[in-house]
Amino acid sequence: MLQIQVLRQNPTAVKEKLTIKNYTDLSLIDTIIALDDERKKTQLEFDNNKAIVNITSKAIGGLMAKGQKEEAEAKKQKVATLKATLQPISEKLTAVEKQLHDELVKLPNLPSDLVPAGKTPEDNEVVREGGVKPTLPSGSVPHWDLIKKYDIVDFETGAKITGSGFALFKGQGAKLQRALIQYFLDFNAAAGYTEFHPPFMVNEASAYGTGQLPDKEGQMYHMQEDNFFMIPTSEVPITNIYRDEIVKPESLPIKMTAYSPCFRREAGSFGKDVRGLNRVHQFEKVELVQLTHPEKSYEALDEMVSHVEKLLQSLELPYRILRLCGGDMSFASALTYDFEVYSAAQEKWLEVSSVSNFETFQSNRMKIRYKDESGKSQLVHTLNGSSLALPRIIACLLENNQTSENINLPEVIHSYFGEKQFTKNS
RNA sequence: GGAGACUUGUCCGAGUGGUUGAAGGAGCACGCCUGGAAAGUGUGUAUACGGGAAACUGUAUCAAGGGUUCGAAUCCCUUAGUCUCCGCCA
Repeated sequence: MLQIQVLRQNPTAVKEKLTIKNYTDLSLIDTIIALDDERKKTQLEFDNNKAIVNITSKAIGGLMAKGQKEEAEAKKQKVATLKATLQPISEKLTAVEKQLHDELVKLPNLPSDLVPAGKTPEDNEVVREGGVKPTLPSGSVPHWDLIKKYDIVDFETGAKITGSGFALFKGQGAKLQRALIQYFLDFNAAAGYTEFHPPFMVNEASAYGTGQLPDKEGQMYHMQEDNFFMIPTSEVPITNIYRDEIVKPESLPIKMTAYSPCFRREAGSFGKDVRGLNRVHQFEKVELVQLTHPEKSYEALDEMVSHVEKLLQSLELPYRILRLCGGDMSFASALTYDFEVYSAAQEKWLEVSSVSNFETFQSNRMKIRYKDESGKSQLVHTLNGSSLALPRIIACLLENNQTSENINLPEVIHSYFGEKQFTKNS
């Protein structure tokens, strides 16, 4: 949620920035400022009236103590009258505050100056590419054929157990996934991220805090009985650890990592893009989250990008880093870098990580603050990124490393997996 | 799931209707004291939103929400959480 002060200070700049993000309902800015004016006016009216009520009530207390009953009764009458006039003002204040809040949460975050204009994924900027695209031997096939050949992921049985889009990992497939998770977590811990294992369901306040509600309600699985949401990413529980907290400035940056399954309804997805492991309703992911001092957040973003890049390099996968254009960025983000790995058999790029700076958009909702030098509380900046999403990494590892006899695995994973390659019938 | 106890500021803890935003202590900050430190001592030490050039000041907040009352941290209701006992259980 944007801070109302930002809108008030420079509405024109806010409108310009929102335009970069392809947000068109610019008149909402004026509406919000008008609502805030109304709020201030109403609050002043309410406060002034309430002050008189409070003073009078205290006076009654004094009169009662002295036994001046009649005077007290007279004042009681006066307060009753005042309260009658206060009632509609109070109701109006509540209504205006709610309306103001409801409108304010509709606004997406402002893009940083680095964000390129653009509407579609084609407008994203390629920052750099790395790794080498492999030349596959003839007879190479996409991962959805490889998983059958090596009997490591079973979608039919997953569909039987739960539904379409739920993968059942098996044997070497299950073990590879576990090995990768372990490796990713160790890699992150070595870079100073504290490991967490969070709850996989969250309450409404947490889902609201990171911006999933009210914007992306349909994306999450909802447990009606308890009003819990299955997490779409561990960013949600992890960032919410610090909801409503004032942290010590010297504790910043706070660096956290967590593995979790991620649950996404992906309503409306279909076709070739969702084949095999490309898009599933439950996938495993290791996440990074940072809370930083506002002046250090872009430094932290660069550090996270470089961290994820090193991780991909260690897996020997061809990758590229994109700076997302305004139109392709998420609602809450100020600047996002996407990482894609090249799937050699599908001959396409697959997104495996998204690293974003949210600035104060999330911390304003969650009220995560620190005290600055003058003792004033300030909002921290929040950032997060995947390191990494498992299914597509596995898809690429399988496809890019296939030979006619087996599938070779990158060296870093050998000790975690216990073998150097996938073999048939083992 | 059943029964009971509880939830106060950074922390501990007082407070059962009337100047209580909240005693007292600890912690922390600054000062005094000291050769330096400890001890001692003085002062200060919540958040949000308003008004004001500022000094300062108004309102709200004692888990959350609602109610009773002229007045609620204190009484009532609902919800959440913590603890104890029972039940169930990996």
